[in-house]
Amino acid sequence: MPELPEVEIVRRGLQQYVTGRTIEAVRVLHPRAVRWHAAGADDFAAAIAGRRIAGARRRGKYLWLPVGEDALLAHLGMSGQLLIGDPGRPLSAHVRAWFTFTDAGPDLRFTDQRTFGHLCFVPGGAELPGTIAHIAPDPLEPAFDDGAFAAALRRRRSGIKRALLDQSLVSGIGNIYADESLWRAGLHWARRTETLRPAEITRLLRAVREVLADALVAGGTSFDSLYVNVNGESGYFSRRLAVYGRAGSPCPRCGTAVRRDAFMNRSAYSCPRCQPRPRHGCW
DNA sequence: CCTGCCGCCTGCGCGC
DNA sequence: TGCGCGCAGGCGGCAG
Repeated sequence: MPELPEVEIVRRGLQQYVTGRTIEAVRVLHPRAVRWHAAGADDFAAAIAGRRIAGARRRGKYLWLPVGEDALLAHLGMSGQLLIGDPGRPLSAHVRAWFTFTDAGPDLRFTDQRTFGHLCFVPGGAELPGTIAHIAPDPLEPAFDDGAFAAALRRRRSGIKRALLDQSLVSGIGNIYADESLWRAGLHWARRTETLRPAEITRLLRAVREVLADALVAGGTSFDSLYVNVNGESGYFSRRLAVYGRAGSPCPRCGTAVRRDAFMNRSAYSCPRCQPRPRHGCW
């Protein structure tokens, strides 16, 4: 469940259900799930067994469970789920790693259809795993520096949507929330970053924060059963999307038909009237 | 350095 | 009905 609101919902679920519990064992059911762990699946399992989970933390779309000084790091990729449930329930086809606990209570299953997600063990990573040190703070946390972000944007020479998706610049935003934020701010996805005026950047940051916060309150965005919390439940924000996935439908602000453009082998949705295309591709 | 493009995967819905 | 294609909430690595 890719973007910040969905990952944060999962983090809260983990915090509630696994904090203070001790992992008995992890069974790695697909080697790709631990491909970042250079020493292999057996070594990963040995490092995790017997460790007590101190909580659940997040940076951008990455999650980690501190265990002593170390961390169990997770990324959900495009289709990953972390599901808590009765250990006796059937093992579904896409479970990639299966954690059981010493208290014999609810287990934890990393489930991932497309296997873009992964888990790894990071020694000394409890505070912030070194492997994700390049990920910027997200716009909802106090550590996010608006001024530094604005300066970085104006130094950069690319389209604004590309920049919003760059997790080393600002984290937590993916394809859905980039489009929704740009729509709220009235900015076209191809607008050049170096031409953005300070007031436009301020407007964009406000839009990003509103969209992420609203989605969080709604429990995240789900179009299907792939994007669920640790109990397998879907959020409701898809009902409130203004442009994402709504090509041909009326813009909620002006009624103009939403358009879809090809963008980075994917899509960019926008309102042709509220978000006019920059002239000469640069303004 | 920086920016943009490609590949990694599975499954679904669509048109032929 | 079957098959191929395009598409899907992501990221790292690499070429230019």
